[in-house]
Amino acid sequence: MVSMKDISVACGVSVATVSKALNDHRDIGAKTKERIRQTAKEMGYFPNSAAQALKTNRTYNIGVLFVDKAMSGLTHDYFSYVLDSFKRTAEEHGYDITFINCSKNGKNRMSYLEHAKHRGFDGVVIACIDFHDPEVVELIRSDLPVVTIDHLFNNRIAVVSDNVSGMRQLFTYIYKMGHRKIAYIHGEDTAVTQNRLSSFYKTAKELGVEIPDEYVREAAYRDTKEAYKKTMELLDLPDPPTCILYPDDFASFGGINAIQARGLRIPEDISVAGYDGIRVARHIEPKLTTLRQDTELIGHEAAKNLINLIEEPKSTLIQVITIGGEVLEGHSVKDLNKK
Amino acid sequence: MVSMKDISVACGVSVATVSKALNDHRDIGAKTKERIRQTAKEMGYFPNSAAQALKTNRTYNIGVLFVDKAMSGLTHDYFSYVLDSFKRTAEEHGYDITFINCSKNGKNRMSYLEHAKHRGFDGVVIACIDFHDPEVVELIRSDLPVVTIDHLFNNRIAVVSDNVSGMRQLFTYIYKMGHRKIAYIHGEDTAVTQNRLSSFYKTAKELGVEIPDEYVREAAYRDTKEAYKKTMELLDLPDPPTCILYPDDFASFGGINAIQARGLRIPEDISVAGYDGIRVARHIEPKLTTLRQDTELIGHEAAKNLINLIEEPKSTLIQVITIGGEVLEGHSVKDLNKK
DNA sequence: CCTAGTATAGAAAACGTTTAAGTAAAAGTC
DNA sequence: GACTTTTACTTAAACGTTTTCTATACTAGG
Repeated sequence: MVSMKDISVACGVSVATVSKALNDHRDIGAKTKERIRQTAKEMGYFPNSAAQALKTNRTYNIGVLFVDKAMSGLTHDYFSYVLDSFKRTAEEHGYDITFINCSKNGKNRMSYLEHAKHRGFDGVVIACIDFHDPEVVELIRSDLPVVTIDHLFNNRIAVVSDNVSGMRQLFTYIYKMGHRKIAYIHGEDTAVTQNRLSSFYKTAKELGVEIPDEYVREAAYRDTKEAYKKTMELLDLPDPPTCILYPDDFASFGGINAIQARGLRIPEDISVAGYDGIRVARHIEPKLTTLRQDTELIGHEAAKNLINLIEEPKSTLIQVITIGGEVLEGHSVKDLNKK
Repeated sequence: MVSMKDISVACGVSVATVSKALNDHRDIGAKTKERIRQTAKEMGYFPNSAAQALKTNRTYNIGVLFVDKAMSGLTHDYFSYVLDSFKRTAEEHGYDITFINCSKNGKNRMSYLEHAKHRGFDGVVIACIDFHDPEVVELIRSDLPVVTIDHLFNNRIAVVSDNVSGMRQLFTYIYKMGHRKIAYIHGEDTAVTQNRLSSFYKTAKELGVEIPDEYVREAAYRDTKEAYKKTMELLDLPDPPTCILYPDDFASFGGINAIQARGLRIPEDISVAGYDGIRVARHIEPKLTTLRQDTELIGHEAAKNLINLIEEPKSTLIQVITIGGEVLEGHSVKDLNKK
């Protein structure tokens, strides 16, 4: 690796001058500056980020903590899209992305926070995680710039998908399609679920739709087996629903299978709706009607706000940024108005 | 951040002693060592990775270059699983994962190699990419430890999914199910495609199956629209195939839609097979018969070999590691033997 | 022509580690 | 007891930057 030393020798100046020239300080003459820059380019110079980090305490590196229950979160459709968008925005601003090591074994295991300090991340983004994990709490409570995704925390910037309005939009759409017997298989008890669930009930009430208790059941997110089972239970009811909502698109596939296994057709005999708007849902039949979450915007806003917080800690608003979604109309919800 | 300096003061020893104690050098007394370690722990010490990197030229950080044509590769089902596995293995060995910035704009844009040198990655893994991109070639040709995934390069370690045997297995399975009129919609011209295609023809010949030219068509990977179109063309042939192979599972959804749009049933009227074995293919009906690539093993082997190459450059074999897959039997290929 | 001001560059310290070389005391050898 | 060896620790330099302070030369004002 060619260093500033090499350039300074080549140009017959001191390393300080080289540093200042490359960083465009104004106490270096225009011609020297140009000469140094030219030779730097010719010699293929690039700054050593470790040295820079050591000296300046800035790494231009952002730590990412994306943990799914099962895996690292990378294989999670929704979050991988959010992360992808986050990454693009961060990179455009000159930041790199490093995963916070979440392997729970290995010698010298560090906590998330320790790891973040060790690497000197300028900031951290957290998503898709058990927010009750003490290590996560420690990280969020730390003095590092933090942005959380889809979870609120005291005094931290959060970017959240608007589950309340999302559910309202979806419910209203289904209502407008003429459905009155609407069931909801919701995910396990998390903030996201609670928001959707309360919005589900609220919207139902507003629209004058009655929801029998047996229409509301719990199943894990992204679990087709459970969704299958709960769907069967719903179909077995004396008065089954005309439309079933699922925790997410992926889970809805389980429901669809259950329905088809019963010999029922979608949407002719029963309607279904997902949540998320993952890519594959648009490419299989029946094309799923679902609430598309704006992963692009969520990732972008998270990155933008985190970088802001890093670079302008004083003037950055600590806020909750709510990102709306939209109903993605597919072919899985029957319009009961037209006969 | 508490530094070695702080510990040295607290313990009344020199920083050198602290460093050696923590790194378990044997010229430090047992009791001092223990005392230093104890206070280090109490004070919440963690080494500054930038300083370590600067001094040792080792970052314990691996650069990842995963680029899909459209996005960053994160949203690519197959590669996100590979990456996830890679990450887990790397983390278990104490390495972190950082993306090589692939934003093509932004000021001070560095090439992939420049970026890798700048960050001081100990090694680099490359996948899912246009291997003709000059920047990629530059990176692969560099003196950095490199492992490529699904692409061969002179004198570099490569982990490749065995497309030749994979296609043979899949073809043979379909043959055994009694099919003789087998069509193949293959992906665009890449090494992967070439391997599969030649294996397709070779196996056909071995088994005495004749493949008319019009049974073989090209469509982009992961493109349901194109797959839809090509499938329609195949269905329109005077003598249509009884089974269609697709470039990948995702593309096969397009084919399935086309077939169902024609009012044909899968597998009763026509059979289809995918390639990859992505998760969702197991969760929708018709459950796809496909060749499952062992993403877990691919990622694991890539990480293992890269780390080996980093840590034991002399004794590491430069080799091509071929990972076999397996036919994942679904319900999309009809058994023509039983009537 | 003297002084003050300005423009340009250099010297040196510092960031937090690691490590080669050095030193002093204790222990072993005959 | 004089020697070497071993043990335990320290000194100091180094990694590649950034930055403060200092120095020199030139310009301008009077």
